[in-house]
Amino acid sequence: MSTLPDGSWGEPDVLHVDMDSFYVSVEVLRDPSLAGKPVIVGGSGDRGVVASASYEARAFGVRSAMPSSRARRLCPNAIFVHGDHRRYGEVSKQIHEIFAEVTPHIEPIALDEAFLDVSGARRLLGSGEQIAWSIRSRIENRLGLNCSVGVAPNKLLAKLASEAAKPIADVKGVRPGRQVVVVEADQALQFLHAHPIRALWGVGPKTHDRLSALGVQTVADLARIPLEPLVASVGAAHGRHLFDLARGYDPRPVESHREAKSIGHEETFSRDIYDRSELDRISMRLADAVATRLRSAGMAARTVQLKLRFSDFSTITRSRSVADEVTTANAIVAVVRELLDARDVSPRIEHDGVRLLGVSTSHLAAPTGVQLSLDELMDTARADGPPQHGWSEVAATLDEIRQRFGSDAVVPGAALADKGRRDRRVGDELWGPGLIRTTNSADE
DNA sequence: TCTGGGGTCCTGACCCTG
DNA sequence: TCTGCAGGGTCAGGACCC
Repeated sequence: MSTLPDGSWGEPDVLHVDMDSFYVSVEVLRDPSLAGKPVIVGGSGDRGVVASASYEARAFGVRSAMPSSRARRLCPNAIFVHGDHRRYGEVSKQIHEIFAEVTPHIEPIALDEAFLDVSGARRLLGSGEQIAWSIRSRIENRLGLNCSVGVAPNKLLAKLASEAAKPIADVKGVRPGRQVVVVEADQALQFLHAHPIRALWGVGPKTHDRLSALGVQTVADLARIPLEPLVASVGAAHGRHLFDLARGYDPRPVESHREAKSIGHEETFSRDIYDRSELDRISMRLADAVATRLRSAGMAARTVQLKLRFSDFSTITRSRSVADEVTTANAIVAVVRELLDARDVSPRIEHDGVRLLGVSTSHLAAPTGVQLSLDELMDTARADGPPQHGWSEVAATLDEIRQRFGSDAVVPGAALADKGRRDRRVGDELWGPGLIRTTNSADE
């Protein structure tokens, strides 16, 4: 890492590798007839969003996170493809294996991008730029995928550099990008200050509006603003952070090992739900998925959070920390039901209707001991009959069965009663409900 | 224009404790 | 016993990221 303690820059040895329209590119590998066409991976239903768009679709103005309905209006000929998150995960793993040939210092940001610290590899493999071209050609030759790479003295600049390396898609069509962009220390400020503030990590729509009110449009404008008005406008931590970024100061290291702080699932429904019992069944299915992930990560949680989005899109969260750590669906769903029963929540379900329900766990740590849920306490209290099994034990057995026969082999009884969703797995519809499946070989 | 899903981090309010 | 204060934990919500 080459941001020096005094804030100046050293060698460009931080790489930001960003795959070009990753999900779409993986789909094209699977079905080459999609090549060169406007392809959108994402939810095709009324409530879906775009996860990834080919550059041919982007030329029509389609962007990631855009509502699918709008994408379809902008690009009526677009081919919608139901994404396969598992497949993208497998390809991502192969990409990371290529990264690992170069450096052990890899910080994954998403399936399709990562930061690499190559400062230790320079003597063996050459300059940051040479390493960037080498990684790029390895990924292209072995996996048939393209990526853009930014090379700079720190993460902020490397991220902006990879963006500058991307292909360009606009009304004039699609043009190839520079593929690798290097930002040397002596050009860093000039490069940085030419960007709009929206390009900075941490400046979203709200912060943009607040900074605009201060007359700030570019990073150069931001660098002229003293710390105090910045803090007054966007808050202490955020203000300080932006103050530093505007000067190109980014001491964040490339972090190879980051522990998850929360694990959760949420689901948007194709129609609003007013029926509490239906929400109970969905909660059970989500809690089961969350608990399975918790256990496979070897974690237990101390806080359970419920998230509800109502038909008017207003969103509330309610959480509860519990004395005993939770690892099972039953323990999680017990807390979720308490939260759903709350006086300020329950009436809104029937009155407003629920568009989204989420179940999440946090305050994660390695399990400290055997967890006894209420059911288990009752089990152990039963004096007659054969010995009863606790839910922890049941959960462990479920995990084993699922590992051997697949995640659908066993589902909670409550989830089975979840009519219309029996064949639906948590995580299947990451980009919204009501997908139209296309003729995709892997989907058959 | 009508907004997914899985996350992280920050802030402010509130409560408890010393 | 009461009051003020500081610090920490919890909770809810907002903003942001990909």
